[in-house]
Amino acid sequence: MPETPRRADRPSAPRYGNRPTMKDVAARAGVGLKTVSRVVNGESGVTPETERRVQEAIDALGFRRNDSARVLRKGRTASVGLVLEDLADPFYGPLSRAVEEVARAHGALLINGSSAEDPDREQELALALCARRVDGLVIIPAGDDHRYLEPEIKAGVATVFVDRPAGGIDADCVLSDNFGGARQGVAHLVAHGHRRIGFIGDMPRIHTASERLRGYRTAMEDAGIAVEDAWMSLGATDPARVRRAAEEMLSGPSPVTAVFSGNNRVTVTVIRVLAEQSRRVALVAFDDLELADLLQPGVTVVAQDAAAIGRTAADRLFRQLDGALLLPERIELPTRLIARGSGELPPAD
Amino acid sequence: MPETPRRADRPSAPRYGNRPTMKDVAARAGVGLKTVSRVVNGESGVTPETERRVQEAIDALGFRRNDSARVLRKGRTASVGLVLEDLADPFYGPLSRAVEEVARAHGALLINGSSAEDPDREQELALALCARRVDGLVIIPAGDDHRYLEPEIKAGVATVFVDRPAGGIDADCVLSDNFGGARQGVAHLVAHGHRRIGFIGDMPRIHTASERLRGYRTAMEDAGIAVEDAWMSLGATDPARVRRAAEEMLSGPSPVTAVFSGNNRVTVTVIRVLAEQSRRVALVAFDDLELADLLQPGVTVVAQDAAAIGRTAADRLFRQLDGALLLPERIELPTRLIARGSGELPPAD
DNA sequence: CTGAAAGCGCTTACAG
DNA sequence: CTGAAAGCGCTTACAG
Repeated sequence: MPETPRRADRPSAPRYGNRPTMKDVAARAGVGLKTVSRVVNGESGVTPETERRVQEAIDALGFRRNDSARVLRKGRTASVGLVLEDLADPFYGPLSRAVEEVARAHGALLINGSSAEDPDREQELALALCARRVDGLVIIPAGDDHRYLEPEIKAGVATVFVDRPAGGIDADCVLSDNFGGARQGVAHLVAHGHRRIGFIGDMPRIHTASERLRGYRTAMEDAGIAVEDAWMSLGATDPARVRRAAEEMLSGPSPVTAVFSGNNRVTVTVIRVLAEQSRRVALVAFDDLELADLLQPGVTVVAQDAAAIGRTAADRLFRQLDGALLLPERIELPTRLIARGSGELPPAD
Repeated sequence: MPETPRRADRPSAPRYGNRPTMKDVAARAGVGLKTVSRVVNGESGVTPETERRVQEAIDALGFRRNDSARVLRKGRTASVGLVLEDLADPFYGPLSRAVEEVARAHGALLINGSSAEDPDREQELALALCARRVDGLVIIPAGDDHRYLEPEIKAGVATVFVDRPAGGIDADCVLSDNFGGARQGVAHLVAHGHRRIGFIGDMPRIHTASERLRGYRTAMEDAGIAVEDAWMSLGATDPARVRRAAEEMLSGPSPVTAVFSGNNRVTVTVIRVLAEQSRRVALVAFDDLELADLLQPGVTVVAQDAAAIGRTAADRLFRQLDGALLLPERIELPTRLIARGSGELPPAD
């Protein structure tokens, strides 16, 4: 029975949707496969004349080396993964860009993924990236159990955690001084005469949220102020929740005269609520905002340097990959208090 | 001569840095390679007992399928590339996230890259992504010649341009109505009594910049106003350049009474400069800003929906990949004028 | 239900 | 200076 002719019967013709390979180039140039490989990779040991012929075939065929195949053979993929919470959050843009730049300097591409603050999705993403055999992984954890990564790390995947430490495993992490920054910010409010100070933060299971709350508590304790439960609110950072929280601590029998906002998502809503109040309420916010200095009053913030965090994490990742067998380390980056007016308002009563 | 023993001599043991393969799993479970493949991919036709043995071997070895190898065989990589200007720019975060979400719905990962507004880097990035054999490419062009992509597109790489059209090739693109938006914004200023209106935009070779300038010119013409050269300034969006441009058109013999800002990078600097002026200068800005409504006065903007743009582009990309052989199309998304105060200020003279 | 062989497109280790 | 063979870790197309 005669075979049905297939498109594959024309092995050296570039078929639509099927890309030319080194084999096609070799056939057209009348040379061996290895010679094509030499030209494509700029290796020495090819006559100028041979090189010209190969190059001609490459151009005519529109050949581009398939890096997937290359990678399969070489072992390293020259790509790193970044799992973060939400690329649309202004904190992660600069962080991601910084990681990208370091990766680029090392010839690597960056695969981004958003966990949407969902631990399952974080795991799914991180493991999908491992299946793609990224050389390394920068993770902003959503979950608090990362033992699922143990086989991957043992297999050689470089890993650095950012913004929050890993759970259940020993790994590098790069953090801001959340505790110290919050403590300093709250102390700043105390220094300006406040005693009833509110704290609105993210969900308590998130490391940064709990650390910043701890900073708040410590600063209050330092000042000898007994904190009332009604002054603290942790939870989701959606506008509705934050608005409710702010309005509650601003009303009632002992309303706060100042608010410490736990992160940039919270801050945008708190600013809106404070603008609606009849009396002036002081504000210090964790995380800087682009137009914070142009508001009236300017927003006093405890700023983190997202780009520096990303850069530090990526540097560390490539140090791991370069074989500097470093012990896992916890790197804490300082925050910076920037006084702009809102944090220097005196108590309204 | 006896061979030197190598680590590879223990083929079924998971070596550090060398990951276990299906072959290792097969050996350990005492089954064939194809059976492992069946279990890993959840295919039918495996006895529960066999499946259990294979699963045990997988867990014991810490096996994870190498998707690079899989991809090489299957043809599609289930990944798409996104080349944008700068991930740290607040316009691109939501756009990128939207592309990611659509990709995720189609089971694909997203590789991000920043061109830094450099045409050479755009090309380098786009071609590197093609070498990785991404299935599709979303590109926010930095350059204006994209013929370098012709072989890739012919070879089947789906391609959608965003924010600016492709140059030299016929390809899908998704744009905002830059001309119409700018025209409407400037007309808004005219309607509030302004005649000397300045325009500060990005470099003229950038499509959005020239289109918005055209919208400005048309609105002025519509109003019968002769535009003076000194009222228009196009160039890099760094603060120093924008500040100089703004200060120049605000001084001199016929200073402008209103400014139309060409994009979000320009706007942040213009707001700063205007805040320093002794007289009130009206402002309408292309692109929304997070705290724009909280400034005093609120900033009137012509808003684009970055997420909708990203979503539309990604949808189109996957429609191409799904084989809907569509003709290249130019999709224009409407903008929205949001009046907040700064655009409704009357002329100061 | 199960598996051996061939092949995806490259690179590596050799040999000429 | 050049190239044939083997192999990276999977899947495909068959055969039993």
